[in-house]
Amino acid sequence: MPRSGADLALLLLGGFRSLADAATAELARRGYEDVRPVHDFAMRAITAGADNASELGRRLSVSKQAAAKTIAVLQERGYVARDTDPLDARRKRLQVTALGFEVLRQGESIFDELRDQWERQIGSSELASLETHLATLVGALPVRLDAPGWTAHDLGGPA
Amino acid sequence: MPRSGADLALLLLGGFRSLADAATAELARRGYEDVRPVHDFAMRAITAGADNASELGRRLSVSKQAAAKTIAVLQERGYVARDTDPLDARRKRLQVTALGFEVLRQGESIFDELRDQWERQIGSSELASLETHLATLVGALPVRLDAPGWTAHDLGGPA
DNA sequence: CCTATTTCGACAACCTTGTTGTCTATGACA
DNA sequence: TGTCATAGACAACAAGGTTGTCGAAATAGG
Repeated sequence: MPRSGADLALLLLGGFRSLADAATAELARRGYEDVRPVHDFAMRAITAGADNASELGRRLSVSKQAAAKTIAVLQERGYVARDTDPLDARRKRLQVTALGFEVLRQGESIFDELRDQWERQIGSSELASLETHLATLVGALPVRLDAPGWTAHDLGGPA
Repeated sequence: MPRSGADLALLLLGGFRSLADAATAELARRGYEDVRPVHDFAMRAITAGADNASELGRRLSVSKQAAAKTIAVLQERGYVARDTDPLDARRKRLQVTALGFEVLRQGESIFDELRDQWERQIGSSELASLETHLATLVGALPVRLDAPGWTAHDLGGPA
């Protein structure tokens, strides 16, 4: 019976990790071994309009240098491509590749499946109400993934 | 209206960060500037019986070396003390100091206050049900704080 | 009783992800 | 045109974690 504030925090963290770890593991099982949540988030942001390193950094609440490092990894693995912006030669326009979209799509379906599992465990309306309440409490915060490691970390759990 | 699995994950993460960041900031405001959630968790584990580095590592699901580093920090700041075990000269027995307990106590009350705030926002029974459902879904996982940075990270937000 | 294995704690080397600071090129604007 | 802001690259460094190795101490077995 968790009723202390600290337990509540741990519960939330546990919930996230439980989903994220399962998703990462499943993604690896499907052949995308080096994809971490942080890569997914970055690609989403790029798709959503953050088409250069500085902007990506702002959206992810990290420095542009950190964003550039992430981009370098994504580019190296073929998930994003870059070319120079014809309108502003300082910029390198980012684009998610077909392979990148494939990862995004798979990730999405994996998360949806996990959510379905939860729905079956506690009931559809209960989960919906949990989400609604949480959304109320959390508000619209700008994700904040300034996590050295963490979301980008490898799993130790079950393959 | 978040209804995708990925949004649910983000919501949980956001909830945790929201609590953890607020607690860290408040702890800093009260004079404990260098305390991070990971330190709190470690002290709790020590109190709960993990009285040596190897054991602490096991409880926190990190290597004993990582645990030793955390202990070194806690010791340096006076939150834990060490002496040699009379029964096993390999061990250094860990003890949370009075100052450490003070931090623990303050942290607890801060988290409880945050939980009270949430309770006022969505209602007591709603929060209780949220916790119960979450506990069902997450189960009794062994915390897992193997987060390079993250819980130990500094805040960028409001002081 | 002596040896073999295990465990503890320490040290070193290294990885990952983040940060700041600096620099050059380019664009925006008065 | 001259000044200022911004993009991206590079370097140096911090925090936290990992593995590998090693000596010392405990424990198990013959």
